[in-house]
Amino acid sequence: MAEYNHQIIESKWQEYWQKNNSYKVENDISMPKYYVLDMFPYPSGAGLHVGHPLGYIASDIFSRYKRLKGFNVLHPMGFDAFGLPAEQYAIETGQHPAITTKNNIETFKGQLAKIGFSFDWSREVNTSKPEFYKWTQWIFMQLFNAWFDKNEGKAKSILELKIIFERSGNTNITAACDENTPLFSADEWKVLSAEEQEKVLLKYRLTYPSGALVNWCPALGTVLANDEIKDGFSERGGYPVERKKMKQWMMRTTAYADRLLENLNNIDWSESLKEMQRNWIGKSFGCELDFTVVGKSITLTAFTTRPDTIFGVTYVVLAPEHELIGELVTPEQQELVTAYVNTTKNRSERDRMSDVKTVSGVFTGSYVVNPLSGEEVQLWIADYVLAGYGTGVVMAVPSSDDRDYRFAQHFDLPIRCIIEGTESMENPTEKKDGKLINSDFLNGLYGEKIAGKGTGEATWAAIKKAEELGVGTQKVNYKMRDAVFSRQRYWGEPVPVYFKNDIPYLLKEEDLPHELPKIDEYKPTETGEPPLGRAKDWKYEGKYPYELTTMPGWAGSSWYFLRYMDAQNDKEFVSKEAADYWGDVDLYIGGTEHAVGHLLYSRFWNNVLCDMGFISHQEPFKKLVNQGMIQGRSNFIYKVKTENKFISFGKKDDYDVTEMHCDVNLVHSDVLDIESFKKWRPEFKDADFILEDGKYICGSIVEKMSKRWFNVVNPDDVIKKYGADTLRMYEMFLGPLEASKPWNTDGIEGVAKFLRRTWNLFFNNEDKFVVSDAEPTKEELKVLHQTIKKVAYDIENLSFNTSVAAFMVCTNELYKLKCNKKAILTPLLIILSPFAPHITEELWKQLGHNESITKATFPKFDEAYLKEDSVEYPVSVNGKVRAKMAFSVDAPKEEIEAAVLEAEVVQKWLQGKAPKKIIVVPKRIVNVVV
RNA sequence: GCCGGGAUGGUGGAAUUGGUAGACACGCAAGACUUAAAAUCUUGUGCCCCUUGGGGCGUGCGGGUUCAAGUCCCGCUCCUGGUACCA
Repeated sequence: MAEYNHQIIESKWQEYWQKNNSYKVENDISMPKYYVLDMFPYPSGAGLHVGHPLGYIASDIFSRYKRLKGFNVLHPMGFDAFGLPAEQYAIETGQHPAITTKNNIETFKGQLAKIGFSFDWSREVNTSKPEFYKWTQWIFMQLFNAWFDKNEGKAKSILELKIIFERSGNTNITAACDENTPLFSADEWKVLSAEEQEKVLLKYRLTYPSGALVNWCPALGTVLANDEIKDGFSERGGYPVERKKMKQWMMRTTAYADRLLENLNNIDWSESLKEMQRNWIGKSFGCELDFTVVGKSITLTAFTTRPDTIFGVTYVVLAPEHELIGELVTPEQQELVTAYVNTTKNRSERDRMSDVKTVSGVFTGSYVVNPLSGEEVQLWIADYVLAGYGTGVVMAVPSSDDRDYRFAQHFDLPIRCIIEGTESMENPTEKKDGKLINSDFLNGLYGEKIAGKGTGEATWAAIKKAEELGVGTQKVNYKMRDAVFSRQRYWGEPVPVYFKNDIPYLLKEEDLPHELPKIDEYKPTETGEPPLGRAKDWKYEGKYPYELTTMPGWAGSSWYFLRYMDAQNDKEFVSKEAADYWGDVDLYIGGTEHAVGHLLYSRFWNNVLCDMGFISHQEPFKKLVNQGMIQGRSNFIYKVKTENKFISFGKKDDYDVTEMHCDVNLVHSDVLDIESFKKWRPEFKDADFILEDGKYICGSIVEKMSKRWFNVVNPDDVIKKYGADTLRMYEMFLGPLEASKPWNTDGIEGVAKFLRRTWNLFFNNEDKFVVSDAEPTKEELKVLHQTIKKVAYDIENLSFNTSVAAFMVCTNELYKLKCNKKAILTPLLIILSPFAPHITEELWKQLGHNESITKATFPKFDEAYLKEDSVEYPVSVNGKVRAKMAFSVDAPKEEIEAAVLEAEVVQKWLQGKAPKKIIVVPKRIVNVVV
């Protein structure tokens, strides 16, 4: 019997595709390009579960569709292979992470192959291979050799900067650089020694070493970026993180803050994702104001977004970490302050965060002068002021800021209302904008945040005055900090740098790749150096020490998408021609977990590489779609506490039971397969069951897919039972790509049935492959063209669930019409092939085609077939449909109106009266208004 | 707290952007085939009233605009994602 046997078909075509390199892509500039990219996976030991391929299936369908539409489609896959799990495993077992990684990649590739993806494996990348990380190191060198010219808003070569320094010092440039860079003239520059010059240049380079405060995770033995920390714990592993001052490589991401923000307006990403990046960059406009300390020659500069509220300032607050605290505390307050600062220091990041409602602080004993009013106010220390944002000094306006208000109330500090109408209010901070009062020269002006909808007239007036008096300057502030680029780990790209007299120098380009040395153990050294400190005979020219940290996980992933364009090139990271041809990624599909990390850093690198002329697009990802998470659906069984007896869901309340997770693979539609269950664990072999309606019903819950909850579904099992084509279509049919949904196989039979029907369209009752050469009827052509139209429209809009539905309608129609005509089935197979490549390839072959269906052309849709002779109009009276009447397609409006008025049903509702209005809408509706 | 996204049958979800709500699928029910079951096929399936013909009500809740509202406007409720002493 010629039954649809997915196992035979799928292995046959997978082999064929591999043998014939069916999906190899050339950089063929004569063809229009289309670049479809998936976020490449970290090859974990656990392999794929059904959630992983969701985005890959979508991108694969889209790629196959674009190919049929005549595009040269780049659709590559690779592995983000540096990472913690392989290293942790190495620490425990001594096995080199490269081996673990290689094995895991094998598993992944095997699983991916079974789903029938059209990846061009000849372009595979692996970030942990020297051939790849050679170029990651090379890009690091370009960053080291670049500085950012703020005037022109772009990165330039450091050689150019040297020439400028020699000619005119640094007084005429505006560059992104270390805040404490002093001004110098050309003469002053020239007298500096080469080493001193190097030190100055480090303040300008786009990557530089710094002794900044970092997030140190003792358990992992490494530093972490802000986005690798959640609530004071490491994202991986959940270990506590503390602040520590360490020498680190940094990326001068802040130089690009404005560009990264601005460019968001030009790319097609979801609003929520752009918003996350905007918040992360956190641009705010305001000014810095100088508060001089009474009796001391110290000036404290505070950043504020509301300089218009300056006359409401009743005290000033310092962060507990502020450097000048020592000089600012009066002797009588010393003890209290020391105690307070120590308590804050000992509080973990997490405590400080979970405890935002508690007000704490201490008076320094000093007073500062309000620069615009001349008033003397108290200077306090409080941990609600963060050292890392702004200047670490806040001018407190308790009448219009909630935290300042709480603080002032708690410590009984004065509160002065400066917004009209707030004097009589219980809590003046409830009205933050309005006409200013008690504010000297600002009285009567409208006070508001300048980023708001108004003009910010009061803000501008206050800034102007402060600038005139020389006590303040307009200032833009960012939340975003420069990114920490060092990790004290082994399994990452070595930084291609050596040190001479503590000054970093790049290795020579020809020494790349700067390979990871062999080491005996993957742990830090006894002296606390990173694992690379264990490497023997690893010194630059036998003299100078190498940098011992490695690059973070996001280094390789910040540019891998460029490597795919020219993956085999051993002369360049990507040739200019390949980069120009493939340009940017047209469609990028991946999870939302990389919203700020990977997606921000890759934008940064890409922008820099563009400025330096290596590539031609500032932004790497034109359109980005976040696929939803596939959650697990766990099942529960209910065991009687004292017996080996299980109670069905509906009866469990009558017994004293314990809820237990049960392997979802033993449950179908919440009904437990008791025989399989007994075999699951030896202790259940003789268990008793209390059933309902003869079945054991399980409870269920939606939660993360995890081995722990026995709710992991392996795609291999689904493929074995139903086939890859069914899995592909079912994952798409489950719902919109962007929605999160629980995995649930309840509906998979429907999709499987659909593919069997498709198969059966080509086989007659005797199971013989039969297609007819007869001319298709009008009706059949209509079904076909409806499907072409709908499916093409839906794929373009990434609405895969509705396109699957369109196929089902089509197949059902053709089935009813008993249509086996070649003229209909041939185009149908082509439009179906992106979804179900194996079965369509097989049937295509049966139809007698020599070339693979992937080389076919997507059929053209012809509106003419959809035109109808007559149109059925619903006729409604006062909005309610009362009748349906058919008219010829080109019937004039008047004719329709007249016929409707004569119709009995309508007359009944009109009761002889004339209608007020008749509306005939071309979209097929007639509404009579009484 | 702030910023996104959302709420439609027993279930997952459609609705060409203001034009016959519930496509498609699951589930359920009835029937055909079968000794029986599975598979397959056919039919029905938003809720309520009615013997039928038919009628009424329906897209989280309350208002509004419109000949016409799931869709637009105003005011709530609940869910979900992100984010947070950011001055």
